[in-house]
Amino acid sequence: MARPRTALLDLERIATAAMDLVDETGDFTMPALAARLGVQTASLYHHVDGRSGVVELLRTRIGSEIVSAPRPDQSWEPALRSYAYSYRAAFAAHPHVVPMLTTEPIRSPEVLAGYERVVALMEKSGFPLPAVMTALTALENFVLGAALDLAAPEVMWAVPPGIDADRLNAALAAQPAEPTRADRAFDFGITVLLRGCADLLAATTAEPE
Amino acid sequence: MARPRTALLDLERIATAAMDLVDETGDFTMPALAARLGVQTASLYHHVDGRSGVVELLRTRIGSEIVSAPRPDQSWEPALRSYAYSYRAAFAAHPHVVPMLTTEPIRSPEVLAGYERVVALMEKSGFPLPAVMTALTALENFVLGAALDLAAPEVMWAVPPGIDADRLNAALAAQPAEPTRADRAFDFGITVLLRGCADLLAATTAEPE
DNA sequence: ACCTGAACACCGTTCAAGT
DNA sequence: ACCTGAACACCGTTCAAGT
Repeated sequence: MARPRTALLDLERIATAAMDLVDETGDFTMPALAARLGVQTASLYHHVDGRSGVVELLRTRIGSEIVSAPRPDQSWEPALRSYAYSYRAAFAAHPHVVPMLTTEPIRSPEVLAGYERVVALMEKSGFPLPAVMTALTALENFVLGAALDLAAPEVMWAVPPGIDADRLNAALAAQPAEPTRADRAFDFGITVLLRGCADLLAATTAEPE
Repeated sequence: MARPRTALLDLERIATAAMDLVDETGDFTMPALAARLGVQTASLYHHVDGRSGVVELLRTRIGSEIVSAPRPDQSWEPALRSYAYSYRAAFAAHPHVVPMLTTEPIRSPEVLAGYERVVALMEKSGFPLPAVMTALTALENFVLGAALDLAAPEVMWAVPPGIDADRLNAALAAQPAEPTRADRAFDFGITVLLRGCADLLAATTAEPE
């Protein structure tokens, strides 16, 4: 049963199984992943560089689900906005993966291509080049932080008993059920950050003329 | 040598050792933590609820380093701003701890007290109560995302060779060395988010009158 | 090249034994 | 109550053996 004619494993299948496992159980181990693929644990090491290699597969898999594709005729604002929303949607579909991806950014070809187009759009619109990375980084940081909020249970925002937090409790109680606190915060943050970018653009195009 | 008259361990010492270990090596294991404290691994379990208990110690330790203390005479804006900056400063001092704290928010008494005062200030200034949590959540998400950016090496933002990302590379090259990309993004994000809060306040106070 | 079975180091956790 | 030593289950990784 060693070395079948057609390989039992490939990166595609490993990535899918790992993603399913994390979605279902919140984490993965190499043995559990192998079991799900009907294979010995050691077999995984013929395809992937250990556990971190599997995490890397998850990273690129999530990256490939970020479908932004800003058309070149689009203006920077809706392009950036839809990019941020699709970014978060990809994370939202797999909340438990997000904490595994926080140490390194997603730098798959698709994501980089998306950035490339966004940068080109911003540049063409008149954004000063040194400011572009500042704005993009702020956006990316916010999206990541907001995505992490999705994984946290809502109950976590409850004030533990015995602590005197009168006004905080009132603010918590005043929240509407729909849309979610996380969703409202995301909408607010994106809107405000994009407005900040627009202000920055307006300030620079007004100055030199 | 079992059960010395004065206890060898206490939560304070465990927390400090764990923090030092993470700061130096980027992670911690129960055996390594015990070794640093000159104690058997099993001894830790008399004080702390396993590994996750140690993480909890790190969480509250970081929380206690968030010195915001907005004075009641302060207005909401500088209060929120200094809160966000001290939040990030606490994270920045221990970059490797941040990824361990992403699954649950910091809810230590000091942090909650800080939130309580901030909420009270915002309420007094006229913020609609249902909007308070939205704004605070957006701020918190951004701060967390920005803190994670501190742990990532700067090189990570380099475009891998073989990928055609002309404009992105130009934007990367156009960045000033100082202040850091992470620092600039944080300043930009906080400024813009606070301005968003101010706009929100202005809109609501203008409406009903 | 790809899968298996066995092996190893290491980690988190438990628990009886000691004071 | 608090520390030790020993033990256990489990995980990540390696490697020779097989096709």
